[in-house]
Amino acid sequence: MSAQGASIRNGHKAAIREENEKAILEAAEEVFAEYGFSGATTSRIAEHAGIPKANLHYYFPTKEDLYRRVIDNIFNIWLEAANSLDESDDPREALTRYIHTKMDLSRSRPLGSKVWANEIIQRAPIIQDYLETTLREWTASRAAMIQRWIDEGRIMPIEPRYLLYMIWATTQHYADFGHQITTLNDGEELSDGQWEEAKRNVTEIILRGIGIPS
Amino acid sequence: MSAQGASIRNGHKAAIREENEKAILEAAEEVFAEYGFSGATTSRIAEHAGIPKANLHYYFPTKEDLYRRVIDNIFNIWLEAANSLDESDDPREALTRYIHTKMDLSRSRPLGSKVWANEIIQRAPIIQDYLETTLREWTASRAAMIQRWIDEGRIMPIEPRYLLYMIWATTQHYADFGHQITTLNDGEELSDGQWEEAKRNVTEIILRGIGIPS
DNA sequence: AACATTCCTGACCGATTGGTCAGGTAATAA
DNA sequence: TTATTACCTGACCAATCGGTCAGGAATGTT
Repeated sequence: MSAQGASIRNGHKAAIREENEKAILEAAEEVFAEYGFSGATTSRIAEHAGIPKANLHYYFPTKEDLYRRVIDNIFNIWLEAANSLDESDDPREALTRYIHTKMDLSRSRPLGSKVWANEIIQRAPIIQDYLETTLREWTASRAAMIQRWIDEGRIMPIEPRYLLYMIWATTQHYADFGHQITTLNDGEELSDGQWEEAKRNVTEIILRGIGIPS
Repeated sequence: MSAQGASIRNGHKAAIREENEKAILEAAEEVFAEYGFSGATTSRIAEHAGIPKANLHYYFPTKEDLYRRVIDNIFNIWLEAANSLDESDDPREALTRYIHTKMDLSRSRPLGSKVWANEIIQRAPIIQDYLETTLREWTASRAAMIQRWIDEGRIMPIEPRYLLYMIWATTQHYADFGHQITTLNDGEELSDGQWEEAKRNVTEIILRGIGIPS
C-alpha cells in the first residue's frame, strides 16, 4: 500500500501511475473472475481498487481495454508455467513437474484461472486468436512429444490431447471450483497438508494411469 | 414448436403455459450458461425464447426465480446421473458407468454444466444450501464406499475425495471448456469417434491410475 | 516564477437494466 | 350468453450501466 518503494526508484508521478494501475488490475482480476466480462461493472472494480470510477477510466479508457490487460497477464503466466513440461525428457519427471506447477498456480492465482474459465465458457470472445495461434501451437508440439514417449514405449498408448485435457481439467478444478471443494471440506480451505496430499494423489493417479508406476 | 401434442393431452391454456415455460427455461439455460447470473439479462432471455420481456416476467416474476428453476433442473439431472455410481459394487463396473454417464451428460447437456460452473465460480450465491446438504451427504457416502474398496484391497490407496474431484473435473471439462477443445480440434466439434475415444481414454487412465488394469 | 503536463473527480450523458402496470384478448366455467 | 379467469404486451419506471467532460490539483520542466 505504501508508495515509497516505487517513488524512490521512479519519479513521483510514475510511481503513482504504477501503483494505481496495479491496484486497478488486481481489483479487475477479482471482479472479472467472479462475474465474467459482461457481469463485471467498472464501478465495482473502481470500488475494489479504492478509487473513483472516473479515475479508472483515466487509466483504462474502456472496460474491454482493462479486460484484455487482465487476460494478457494470465495467459503469460500460464505460458511460462507451461515451460515446466519441457525441462526434462523423462515423462515421469516432466509430467510431475508440470502437474505440480499447475497445481501450485491454482492455489496461488486462482482468480486468473477463473477469468480464463469464464472467458472460455463465453466462447472466448476476446482471446479466440490466442487459442488459434499460441495455444494451438503449444498443444500440438507437446502432443507430439507425448506421442514420441508412446512410440518409444515409455508410457502406454493414449491420445495425447486427452491426457493434456485431463491435466488441465484436474489442476484448474482446484482453482475454478475451489469454493465447492472448500464447502465439501466443511467450509475450511484445504490446509497445506491436504493440498500436498491432493497434489500427490493427482500426480500418482495420472502417472500410473498412463503406465508410470510410483 | 406446435402446441398440438400438449393441447390434446391438456387444456389449451395449460398447454400454452407448459410450452412457454419450457421455451423460457431453455432460453434461460442458454443465456445463464454463457453470461452467468449477473451478466444475463431478462430481455436477452426473452428474445431467445421468442416472447416479449413482459411475458417472461408474467411466468417468472424475477430473474432469480427463473435462475433457481434452471439450477434446480440441472441439479436434479446430475443427482440422477450420480446414482449410476451405485448400480454395482464392483469398482471397475461402478466407476466406468459413472464416468461414462458424466461424459455423456457433458455432451448432451453442456449448458447445464456451464451454469453450474458459473454458479460455483461466483461462490454459489444461490445454491450454497445444496452444496452444504445434498452434495455434502452424497460425497461423504460415496467417499466411504471408495474407502471400503481401498480397505478391501480392490483399488490402490488414495484419498477418495480427490478421486471424485478428478472425475468431476475431467468429465465436466468437456462441457465447460468445450469451446477450447473444439478450437484445438481445428474448429470442429469432437466427432462421435473422437468422443468415444475420449471416454475410453479418460476411463482407462483413471481406472488404471487407481490400480484397476484394463 | 511561469508554463506544461499529468493526475484526479463530481457531475453528467444516453442506453440499458430488472421489473411494473393498465388495459386488451382469448379460453373456460356458469 | 355471460362472467370469470388466464394470458399477453406496449409503455413506462427508477436504478444502474459504460463512458465523457470540464475544470481543479499536483507535479515536472524551463
